[in-house]
Amino acid sequence: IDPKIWRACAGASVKIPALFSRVYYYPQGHVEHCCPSSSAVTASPIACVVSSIDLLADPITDEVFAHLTLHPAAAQDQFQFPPQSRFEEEDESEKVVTFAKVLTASDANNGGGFSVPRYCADSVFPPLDFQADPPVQKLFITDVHGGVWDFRHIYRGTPRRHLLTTGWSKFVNSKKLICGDSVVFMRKSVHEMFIGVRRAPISNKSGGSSYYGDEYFPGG
Amino acid sequence: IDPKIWRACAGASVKIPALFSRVYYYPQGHVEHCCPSSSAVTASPIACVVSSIDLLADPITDEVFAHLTLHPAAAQDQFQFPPQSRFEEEDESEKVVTFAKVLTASDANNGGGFSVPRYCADSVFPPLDFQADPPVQKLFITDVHGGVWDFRHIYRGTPRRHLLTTGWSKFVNSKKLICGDSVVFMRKSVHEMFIGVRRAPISNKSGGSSYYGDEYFPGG
DNA sequence: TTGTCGGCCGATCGCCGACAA
DNA sequence: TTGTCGGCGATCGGCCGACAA
Repeated sequence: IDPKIWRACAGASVKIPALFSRVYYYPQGHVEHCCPSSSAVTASPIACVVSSIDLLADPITDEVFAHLTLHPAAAQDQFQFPPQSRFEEEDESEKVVTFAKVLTASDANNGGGFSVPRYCADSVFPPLDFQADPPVQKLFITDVHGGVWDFRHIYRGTPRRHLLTTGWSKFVNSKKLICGDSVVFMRKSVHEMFIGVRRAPISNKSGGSSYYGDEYFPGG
Repeated sequence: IDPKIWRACAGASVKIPALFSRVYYYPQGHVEHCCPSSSAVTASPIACVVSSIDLLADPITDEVFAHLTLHPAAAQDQFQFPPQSRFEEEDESEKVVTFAKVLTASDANNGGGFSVPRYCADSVFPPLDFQADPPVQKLFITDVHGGVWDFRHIYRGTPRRHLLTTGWSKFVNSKKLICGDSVVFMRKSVHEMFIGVRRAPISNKSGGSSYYGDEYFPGG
């Protein structure tokens, strides 16, 4: 997966260590994650070096995740840093414009439509021809596996609003999205669009509304 | 799985060796099965004894298969036959009445119905009340995993014929049955019914019609 | 006896503007 | 600006007898 697309799918709050950086591995956390019911096992954190990073996506759920390989390394150990080893974060050559939205009940359940927040339509989607009545276009958007989805993007209603209609329902059903999950729209270059998903945290009955970076959570 | 149900699903042409019987294992056949493209590897057949037999069904496809454990045994080896070790074939206490039909295009594709051959309705299904108009009943039938399916069985049309209507389409879609696959109806005791499936041999464009045991192949 | 077809009716899908938060 | 709703037209699923092989 393109690292920029991976990062956009993961969201701004997800940080992964740089390649060849030093980290501590906490066996305790690992054990608790695997078998939370087991009795307390105390173990010391282990100093490690990140020797490889793979940015991947689950073939079923589309969720992105990182696979890190850690090697134990005592603090005084010498370690060879290959040149250009830093995980390239900041080449400004080609910015990825991103917008994420948590699906409402209407987005996920009803009539097969998706309400497109204005910022997303203005900044991520290609511009519509507003002379047309109604303004409408087809969007061809690539998912994390390289699959292409097409959506009908229309600007209609009174008052006017942006919607995805035809194609949206198929996407929701195929990805098994439910209310509370998120979709991430990305534009990498002119007319290169990508779509990712994030699953809702289990049983998170959220209320309220807030922004976090490019994220938008509707509801109050 | 009940051995009788397993046998009925497998069909009369499927023979498996008795428990603790002597068989020959042909490594050559195994190799060819696993990697048909590999160059010829010649190996001698190995005298074996069947030390265990498991009758199983694939959790996805519903197809039944047998899992045999073989132990090498030279011809002169003594071998202990436990009493009652023969795979019980012929206890006549409770016969399983069986009928298998290869699905036609109409059974698999159209309008959600299944044409029930007369013999199947007469001998396998519970009798209808022919005073009613039209004669109709609900059938609750168990698959190889213990799942229960209900079908509407009706006797209607001119001329009269037996059909499965409501519930049939759901079954076909759930089991992903296509034209050429088979269904097997079984009645074990009064009102204990079972249903199994057999997948069509790959790319077998069959024509003609024939009987084989309780099997019925429509088509001329 | 039973495989296929067209008719037809009801359920569902999904696009729409109205309206209000 | 945008989430939800009711309306409603198009499509689809699926039950039916007609008919013929």
